[in-house]
Amino acid sequence: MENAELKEALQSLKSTKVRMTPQRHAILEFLFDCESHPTADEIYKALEDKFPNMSVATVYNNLRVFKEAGLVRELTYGDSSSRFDSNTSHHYHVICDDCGKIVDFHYPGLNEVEALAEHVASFRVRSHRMEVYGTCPDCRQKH
Amino acid sequence: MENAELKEALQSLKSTKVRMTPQRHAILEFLFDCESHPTADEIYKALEDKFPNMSVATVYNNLRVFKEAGLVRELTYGDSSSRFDSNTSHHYHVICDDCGKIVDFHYPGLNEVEALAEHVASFRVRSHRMEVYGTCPDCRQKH
DNA sequence: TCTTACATAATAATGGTTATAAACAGTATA
DNA sequence: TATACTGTTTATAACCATTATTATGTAAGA
Repeated sequence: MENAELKEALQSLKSTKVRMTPQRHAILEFLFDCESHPTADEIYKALEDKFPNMSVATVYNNLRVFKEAGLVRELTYGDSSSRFDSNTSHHYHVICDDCGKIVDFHYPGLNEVEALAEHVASFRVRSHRMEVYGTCPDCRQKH
Repeated sequence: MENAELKEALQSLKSTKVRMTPQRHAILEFLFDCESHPTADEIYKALEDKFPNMSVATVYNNLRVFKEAGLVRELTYGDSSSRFDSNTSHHYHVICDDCGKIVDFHYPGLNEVEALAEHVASFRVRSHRMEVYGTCPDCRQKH
C-alpha cells in the first residue's frame, strides 16, 4: 500500500540538498507506516534484516536530518530514550500509565494556545504537543 | 526572605517517613527559590559551596524522593538532561527549539480536554501535559 | 546501648547519544 | 572520462546523564 504522506515527505526532501539513500528511505518509510512512536533503537532493530550493516549512528544522524527538515518530531516521555513520530498528522494521544497503550484522539482548536503562547512569551511558535495520561479500560479491570 | 510554599513542602514531608536532612533542606530551598527550571547538575553546582562533599547521587536520589512526594515535577524535553520544577500548580511551558529556554505560561480550561479524552477513549484520566515549541526572541535575532 | 531503618558519599557501571575518522558514493565541472 | 568536491555510511570510541553498588554514617525506638 502506498503512503501519500511518505511521498510528500520524499518530495519535500528533493528541494533540499539532502540526498536520498536506501537507508534514509527505509527509515522514513518505517516511520510513516508506523502506528506507534518508535525509539531509535527500535527503528534500528526493525531494519537490521534489510540493512545488516547499518550503523546506529546512521539512524540517529538521519533522524536529526529529518527533524531539521520538519518531517519528524522527537518526543521525550521521561523514560530513557527519545521517541520519534512522523510529524504530519495533527492528533493527540491518550496514554495508559500502566501498560503504555496509546490511543489516538482528535481535538480541534488548540491553535489559540499557540497564539496565546506566542503573545505572552514573544516566541515565534512552531508547534505544540499534548498528551493525556490515565488508565485504560483493560488495566482498570485488573485492579 | 521566607518562602511560604517551601514551608508548606517541609511540613508535608513531616507526615511521611522521609527524614529531613541538611542536604534535602538545601535542595528544596534552592528549588523553591529558583525562578528557572534547573537540572540536577545545576542544583549540585549551586550547592557545592555549602556542601563540598555532597554526592551527585544525593541530588538525584532526593529529587526522586520529592517527586514521589508530589513536591517537585520532572520535566523531560529534547535536551540531554531533565529539569526540575517546584511549581506543581498547573501551568504549561513554552520551549525554545534552539537554546532550550523554558518560559512559564498559564492557560486555563483544558479540563475539557481531559473530559473528552475520558469519553472517547474510555480511560480514567489522571493528568495531561502540554508544551508549545518555537523560537525565543534571543535566538530569533541571531538568525 | 543495641538494633533497625534510612541517608550519604564515593565510585563504578549502564546505556542512550554523539564525535571521529576512514572508506565510499553521488554530482558537478573541466 | 577524469578529477575534485561534497555528502553519507560504517565502525568505533568517547561522552555524559543517570543509576546501582557498597561501605560508612546517623537518627530514632525498644
